[in-house]
Amino acid sequence: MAGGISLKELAAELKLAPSTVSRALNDSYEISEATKKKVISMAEKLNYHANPFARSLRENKSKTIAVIIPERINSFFAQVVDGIEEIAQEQGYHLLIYNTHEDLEREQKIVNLLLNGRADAIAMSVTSQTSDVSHLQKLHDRGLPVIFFDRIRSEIPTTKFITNDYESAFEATKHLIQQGCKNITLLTLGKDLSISKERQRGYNDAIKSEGWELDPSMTLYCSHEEERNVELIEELLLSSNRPDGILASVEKLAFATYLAVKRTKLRIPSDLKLISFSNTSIAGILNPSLTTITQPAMSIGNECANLLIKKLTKPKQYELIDQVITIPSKLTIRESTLVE
Amino acid sequence: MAGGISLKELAAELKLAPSTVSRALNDSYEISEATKKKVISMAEKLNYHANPFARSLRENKSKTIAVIIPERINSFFAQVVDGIEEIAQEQGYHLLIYNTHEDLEREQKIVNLLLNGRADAIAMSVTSQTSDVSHLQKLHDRGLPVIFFDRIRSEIPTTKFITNDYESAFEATKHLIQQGCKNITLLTLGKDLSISKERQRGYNDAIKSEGWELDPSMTLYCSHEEERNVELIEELLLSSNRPDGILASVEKLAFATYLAVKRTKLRIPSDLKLISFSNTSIAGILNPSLTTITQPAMSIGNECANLLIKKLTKPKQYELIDQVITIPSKLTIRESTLVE
DNA sequence: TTGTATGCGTTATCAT
DNA sequence: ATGATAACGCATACAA
Repeated sequence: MAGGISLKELAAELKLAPSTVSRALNDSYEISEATKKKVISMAEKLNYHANPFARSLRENKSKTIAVIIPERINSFFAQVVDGIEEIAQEQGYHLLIYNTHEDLEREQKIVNLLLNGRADAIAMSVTSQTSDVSHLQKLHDRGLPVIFFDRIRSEIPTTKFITNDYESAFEATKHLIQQGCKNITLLTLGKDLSISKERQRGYNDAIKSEGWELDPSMTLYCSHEEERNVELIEELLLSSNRPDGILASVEKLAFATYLAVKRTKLRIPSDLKLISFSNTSIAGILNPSLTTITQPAMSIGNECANLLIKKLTKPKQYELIDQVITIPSKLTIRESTLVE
Repeated sequence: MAGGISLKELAAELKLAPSTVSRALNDSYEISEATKKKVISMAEKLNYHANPFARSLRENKSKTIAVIIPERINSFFAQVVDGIEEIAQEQGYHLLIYNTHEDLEREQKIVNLLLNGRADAIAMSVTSQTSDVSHLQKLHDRGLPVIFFDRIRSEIPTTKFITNDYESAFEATKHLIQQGCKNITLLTLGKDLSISKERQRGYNDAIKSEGWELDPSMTLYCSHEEERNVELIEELLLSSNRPDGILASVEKLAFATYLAVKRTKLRIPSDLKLISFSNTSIAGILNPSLTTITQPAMSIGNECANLLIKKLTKPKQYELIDQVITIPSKLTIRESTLVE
């Protein structure tokens, strides 16, 4: 459709062989400075742009990174994508985006699609439904560089970037305890996700470290539907054994909690203290402002892109070794956990 | 890197000619059902995936749409991208993302990059710095389908999707007036942006429709730096002629207003009523909850993708005619404009 | 219905 | 320092 001019046409215009022009444009040492100058200026004049597909076909690489995320772009994934995009653009890489919508089948389809080489590398965060990992295994077996972030699968021996979910959840729970909470509920999404497990473990250990008994009914499994979650939480808040502290393992559950609280007579933080994993920039203008554990989303994105590009550029020097790299989250205390 | 098997190898395995295999996989009418079945099953067995670059080179199309956005992915652009992604994935298209970071030079660079045919079509929202549109003109001249959304440039004769900025700003201002505001300030970003102009016009006309005098000092030009904006707004709120109503033309200026108000003794909505263009899902849990004009971001994304894909699929039937398509925004009244 | 040959636009190998 | 030629993997015009 676009149809600029080709290398051959440019060469004809210059009365040079295509190979010479190619070398000149690629700044080969075999070409004289004089012709290089001529070629480059003519290329600019005629607005020549190398056909990326011919080049990709020839060189067997695309200068493209694919990012697969599991849900609608929320503040966390938006920041990760921004972080990846920043580095990619800087390094002349292109960015493909795919959304699995928490659907394993879509994830498999997309992963299979990428097996054809459209992208040189992949950064992904898996679906909460991802039980079977054979599609991911295949990706890795084929030698396509893959990195996981946030929602990782340890079965695949590659580098993964996460935040310190365990420690953060531990710290968050301890913070609630320090602020006087005696009865803390964890709001979480699933049991399968790596991050859920780690956050649950952090919560569990914090409770146990007080010598308290761990009550399984104090972990509330929520869904992906907001209204349903609000109902669940409201029910929880109206129950006889209602919590005086809540740790929301993802942002949207904190928002659901605000909505649920609105439906009751309870007040944050006097009746209920709330802390949440969250990347929203407006935690500070919620009322009361929300104490958060902020994941270093932008940094995670940056690191993913940096490592992948290094691996692509210098495959011998950089290996995607099987390790989990942890970038710490940051606890920001605000009004929602204040002692009044 | 990835290196699956090629068509030729697949053909060899099947003891068929590559062309036959190609046709079978493309479901050509010339091929018998029997061989089609054989070919397809073998292709699956050997995990054959057509090389996208060879195909793109041959067919001169990439099944790829590029999206260019001007800033970090915020709730509006996230929703637009989600909307585009949804349709693209459904139709087997790939999505490239580029961020110009409000920088004209980057915009030019990216646009020039896309001149080489890497994407079949482009959906974009321009930079607030975009004064010179020659790079956009070139894109269009080359016949590359381009659509603008939200931040459009009317100089380029193509289809643009926006929301009813003028009417919404008018309605929003009228709403403030109905709620008793006598002194309304418009917070805006620039004077160059299409959307800013329209929203300003809507505000102006609403003020004038009351028979009031239009006071230029009641329009506050903000920056892209949050802290600076908070200071500007705080100053405004402490001035002798402070407003009793604010219309924020973009979300982040509403957030800045919340922060500025926090620093004063004023209260929303009793001392100051606030309404904002915004796509945040949490307008309802701000305190007080925020009256918003919600842009149909997801729909805008859907429409962009749909039209582009139609144009690509049936170029004769669908033209990107020079028109502006308006999808209305929705006013949702919440506490921040309540009469107490 | 299937096979053969060509070309898409590059880059790399081998000449000159 | 430059030119001729082949090859990347695919789809298609042409041949059988």
